[in-house]
Amino acid sequence: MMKALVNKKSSEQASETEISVNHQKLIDATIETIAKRGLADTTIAHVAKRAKVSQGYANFRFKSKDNLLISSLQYLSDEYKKSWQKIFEEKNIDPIDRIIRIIQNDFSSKIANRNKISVWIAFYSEVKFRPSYLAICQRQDEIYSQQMEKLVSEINNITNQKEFTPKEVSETYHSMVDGLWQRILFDPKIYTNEFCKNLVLKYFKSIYVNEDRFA
Amino acid sequence: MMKALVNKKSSEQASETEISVNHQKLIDATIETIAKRGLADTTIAHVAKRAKVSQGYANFRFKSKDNLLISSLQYLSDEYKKSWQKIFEEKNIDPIDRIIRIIQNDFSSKIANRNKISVWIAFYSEVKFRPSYLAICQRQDEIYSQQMEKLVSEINNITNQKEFTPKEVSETYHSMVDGLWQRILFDPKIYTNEFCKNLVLKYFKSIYVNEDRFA
DNA sequence: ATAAAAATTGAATGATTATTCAATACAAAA
DNA sequence: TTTTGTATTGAATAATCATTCAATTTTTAT
Repeated sequence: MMKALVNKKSSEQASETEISVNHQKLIDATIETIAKRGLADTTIAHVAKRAKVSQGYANFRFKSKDNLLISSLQYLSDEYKKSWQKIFEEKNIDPIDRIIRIIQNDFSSKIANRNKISVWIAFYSEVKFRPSYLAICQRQDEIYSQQMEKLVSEINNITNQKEFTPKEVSETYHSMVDGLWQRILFDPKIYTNEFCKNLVLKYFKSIYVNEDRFA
Repeated sequence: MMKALVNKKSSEQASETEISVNHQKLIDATIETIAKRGLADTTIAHVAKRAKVSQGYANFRFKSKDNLLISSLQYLSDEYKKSWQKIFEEKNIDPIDRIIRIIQNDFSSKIANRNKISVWIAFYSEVKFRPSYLAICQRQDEIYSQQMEKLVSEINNITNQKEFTPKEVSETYHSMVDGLWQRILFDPKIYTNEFCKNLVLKYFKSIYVNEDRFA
């Protein structure tokens, strides 16, 4: 069978940043398997089958199951990061519009869907016992929080809001997002993405009373 | 060795509500083991050793590992429920004082500590794949939410607050609590119980602007 | 004290699963 | 085409673990 490398124009151009098709197929299959069966029931055999490679290959390619799981979490983290980085990097956009874009992103169906959330929570649940999981999650949180605080700070200036510090608003938002994601898992009938997004908007409305865009 | 039944005054008084010492010892050991090692690494052997009974007995007593885990989650759920039920049942207490008591309870060290939280999240992470876990979690949420909404409704009346519905406030609070518990796991240095409690109080301050008890 | 019943043990069993690796298929180079 | 190196397979291995159960200890009833 032929399983070629992608990006490989010629053998000399091979580099450590090069990713094989199978590499990505296995990461995708891992995330899908965790979403469908749960982390506890995710075996190399299931993942390999879903990725349509042999069980031995999956292990060979990632050296260990542990490593495959870490790579999958890293991928998920990068994917999420890209989606909000893009919004933070947009030019000529009003801070309030920007934060609304951030909220929309956090509750978009691409980000806040039951499959993705169940995978996140699966990893979260092991964070206390796996330093490598913790490191990935913490690194992500740190940058996100930093950017959020800066953004809230701008909004506070514009609106002349002094009662609530950027840190407070940012942390409250962040915890609401995490909490609401969790509840989407429990009861997606009630916690639709619309419902969650509006709840968050309403929170901002309570802080920035005169700003109609949060209504 | 003697392993006696507790509450057993005489053999005739035996009833299905009777709980043996070993039953509780095993549930405690299960929760401790999940807290110390994570759900993925919690084996009957570990639990039995911690409870100081034989491995065979642990299985015999609960019929299966699955059943032991479900019983442990139920116990955790009951324990939490008792702590807030007590507050909801207190008489002659002002609604605002009552909700402050609820907040204090949710971030008391007995409830919001890393061990308990890691166990909750371990179960949460499997909720999508285990209907029995889901049922326990949902049942708890339902009653809690119901009581919270009623309480917020009273507060809204007293304070003449019309902008935010009881459901909105209650859901926002609930998601904040879930989210903050999660973050206590990630970074207990930053997310101390005090910090979390104050963040929530500040949220209520943003809703009930003139109420100084939330300050 | 003795017998019967119940509780508890611990070793054996069988199932599951990550990991290894010799064998094979394939691609690139000559 | 032949050779050489790399990718991939799939079956074997070894470890882990829930579950079972015959044997033993402890409790209860007589």
